[in-house]
Amino acid sequence: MENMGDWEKMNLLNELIQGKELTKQLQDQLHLPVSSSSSSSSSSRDQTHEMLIHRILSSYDKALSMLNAEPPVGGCLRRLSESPPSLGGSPMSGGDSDRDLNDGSTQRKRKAIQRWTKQVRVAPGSELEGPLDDGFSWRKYGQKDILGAKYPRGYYRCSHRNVQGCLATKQVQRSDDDPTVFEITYRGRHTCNHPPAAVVPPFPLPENQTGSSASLDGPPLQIIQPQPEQNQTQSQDVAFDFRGDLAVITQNLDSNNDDHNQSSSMFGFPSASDNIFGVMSNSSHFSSTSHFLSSFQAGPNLGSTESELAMIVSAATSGNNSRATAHLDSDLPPRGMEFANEDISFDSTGFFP
DNA sequence: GTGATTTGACCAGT
DNA sequence: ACTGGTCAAATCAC
Repeated sequence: MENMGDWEKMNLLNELIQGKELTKQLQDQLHLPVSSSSSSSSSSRDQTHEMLIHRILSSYDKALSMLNAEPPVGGCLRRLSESPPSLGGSPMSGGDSDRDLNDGSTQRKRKAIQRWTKQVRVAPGSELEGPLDDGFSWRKYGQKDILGAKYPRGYYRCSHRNVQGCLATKQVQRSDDDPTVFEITYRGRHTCNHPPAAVVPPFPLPENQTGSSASLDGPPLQIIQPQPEQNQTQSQDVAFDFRGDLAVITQNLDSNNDDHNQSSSMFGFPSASDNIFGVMSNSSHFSSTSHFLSSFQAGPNLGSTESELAMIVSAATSGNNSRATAHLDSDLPPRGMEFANEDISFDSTGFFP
């Protein structure tokens, strides 16, 4: 992403600006006269909404200013040496998982697919080859010994591939050095309508972003993550930490930008009841290509508008070295949602090569 | 019986 | 030629 071209930069700027505008529109919407029935409680909610929107807007401002001040930012953000070798043509080079994507026939060119990796540590005593449940339903379709690797790599695809044509796949490889560590490489995005039961973001979070997750029934997981850049905001390190016993870090992604519009990805919160999950907004308002605006929603059982708006975390990015940060002080977590951290931050950095 | 996993073979990219 | 990724028949588990 270092070499973000002017065109990409412009796109990013546009997206940021658009995101900001949309947030303002949302602000206007929320300021619509409140019905008389809702009184004090709603006004306190209004305040919360106001505060959230302010934060979102300020994040956009921040991102925009960072982008304007750009070149320097670039150098520091990237790296993540442990990211899967991607662009340069590495082992995983072409990845694809989608031979059939091209209708299985003539179009052989492997389409570069966005890919991101995280490392998950399982508790030493826990079952080997644990499910590493990330909330999605995966079906194993292959396993292969990899040259130079002690352990075979497992290949999984979304169980809903056949039914819904979901092309998401992942590869799971145990680390040679530390058998309790699994490197999971996600490829493609989920297009299925099955909300995850747990938290791993099945969409590429920008590099350096960290997060935490819970597996519903697996062993405690902890994700290992390359150290964040020094100059980053305090929010960098922990994006979501809903349960103390595990953490998941999405490490990197190789994105190919033909896949910007990952508007419908979903990710969930650790919730045994599966009631709570986050949804990458798929609305036309939020689906602009280069940024994503994710809204965490209360699940089906918690469907009040207020809860749905409890969190809107916006990370404008995709462009390159720029970063957008959205903090969220969860004054009003959706009902049923428990936060280990009061201050949840979502920090994203650009992720174009 | 149905669906998931295993595993050897095949294919594409380098 | 070699390696990673996928296919698909055989096998396993529920």
